[in-house]
Amino acid sequence: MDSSGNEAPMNELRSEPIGRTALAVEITNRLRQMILEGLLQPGEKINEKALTEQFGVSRTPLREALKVLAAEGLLDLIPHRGAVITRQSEAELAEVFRVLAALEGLAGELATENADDEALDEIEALTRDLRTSFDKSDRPTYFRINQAIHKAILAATGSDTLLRSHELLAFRVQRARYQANLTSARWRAAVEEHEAIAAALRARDANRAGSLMKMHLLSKFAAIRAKG
Amino acid sequence: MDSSGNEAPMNELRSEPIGRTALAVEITNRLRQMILEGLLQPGEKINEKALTEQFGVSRTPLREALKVLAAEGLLDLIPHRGAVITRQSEAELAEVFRVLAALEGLAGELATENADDEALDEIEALTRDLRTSFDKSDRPTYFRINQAIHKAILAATGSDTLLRSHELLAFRVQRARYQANLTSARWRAAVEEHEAIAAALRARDANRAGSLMKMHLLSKFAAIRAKG
DNA sequence: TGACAGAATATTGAATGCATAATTCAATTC
DNA sequence: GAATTGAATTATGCATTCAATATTCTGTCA
Repeated sequence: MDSSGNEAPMNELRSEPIGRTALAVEITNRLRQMILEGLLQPGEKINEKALTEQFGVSRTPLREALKVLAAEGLLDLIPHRGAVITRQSEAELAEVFRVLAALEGLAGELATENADDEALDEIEALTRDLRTSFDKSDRPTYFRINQAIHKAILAATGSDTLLRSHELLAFRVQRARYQANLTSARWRAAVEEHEAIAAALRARDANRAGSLMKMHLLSKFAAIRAKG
Repeated sequence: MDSSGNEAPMNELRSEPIGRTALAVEITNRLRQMILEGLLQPGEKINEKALTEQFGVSRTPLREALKVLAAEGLLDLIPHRGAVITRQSEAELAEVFRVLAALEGLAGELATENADDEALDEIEALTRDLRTSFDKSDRPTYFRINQAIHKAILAATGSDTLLRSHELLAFRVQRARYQANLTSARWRAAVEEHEAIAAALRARDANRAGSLMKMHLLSKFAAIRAKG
């Protein structure tokens, strides 16, 4: 600790040690989770007082959290009226998916450029797990692994900017995705698409990886839409 | 509740009538503008007290504004240390441009699908104005029209989601773009690219419009990078 | 002189209080 | 009985206050 008299490296963005994250941040995360899980329904009005009592905090950090979530597009802040969980029309959902597809396409390209071999190994391993969960018809596990793969590919791009942009939109469709149950045919297709993506990444074929990922997402949307 | 008596149309997201925008929103906009214009330099620490005095408001709405700008990625909030204008490395700038290019590509595609003829008329008119400002070497006007064209194309896509995602990233590169002065050669090329884009839109050639827009942005970045 | 410890100061985080706008609801009128 | 008005209630916007953490300053000691 004492050697080397130079200025200590001083990580500038350290997250707080333990259990001492700012209240506003904590509230933001919990509220976001509640929205994503559907505990707070679209169109529902948020009562500040009720939430402060539920969380055991004052209105100040809660209101800061609301501002953040509004910036993320998860709720609307109406002057002197309060916060309302954004409701998404079919058309808006289509918009989000279209943009998301473009971002996933880019993710495919960037991942082929920037992923190191270990990252590809992990993606392939996850893809195999995905196949296994499909074979077992284990939907919850499939869902979890599916998310993990997408996350791994995003991470493999090395682009924090892309990760963040993607995340913001992914939040908004996650609610819709929760309720959508795949048909068996679509499910099988999805697994095969994932395997093709993993292969394209391994082959470092940027165009192919990109277009496969883009199409994968659009197919996903088509499947959801079919359910109405 | 729903179909009975004539439920009044009730615009739900009307912007406030006159001069009654929330303080926090006002502050958010002014701060964002200050950051974009370089009045607040990257790496600079924000002193809450100083700003409250400058704006003549209390810390509460200011802090709410900071939360929003942090969510937008324009500044970092460090626990117990305050807000710092994000500084962008060359690498991060490259990341943003890459994502932005993908979004502009999508914008080109969607605009060919969704733009009505009047929108195309306006884009063409702006493109002619752009040429004029180039002929006159009127950089400020060129800049303004350039922005207007991009905005018009984004608007023509009809996708609010795309507009917003684009805007968020555009904010972040705007600072860098401010200082970059085009070379004459690059300037001429940019005008020609714009004319090609307008033509592709008119021809309703989605692929062409998309790839032209994507490449236009990447060229722009290459030009900025060349300046280093 | 330089490094360290501890006090003094400044700054941020969160809670409370106050003013104003919105909503509710009962009384009044047609 | 329905619609309307206005008082009472509630909720939101903002300022202020209190508490906790970080930074600066100062004096001491090696």
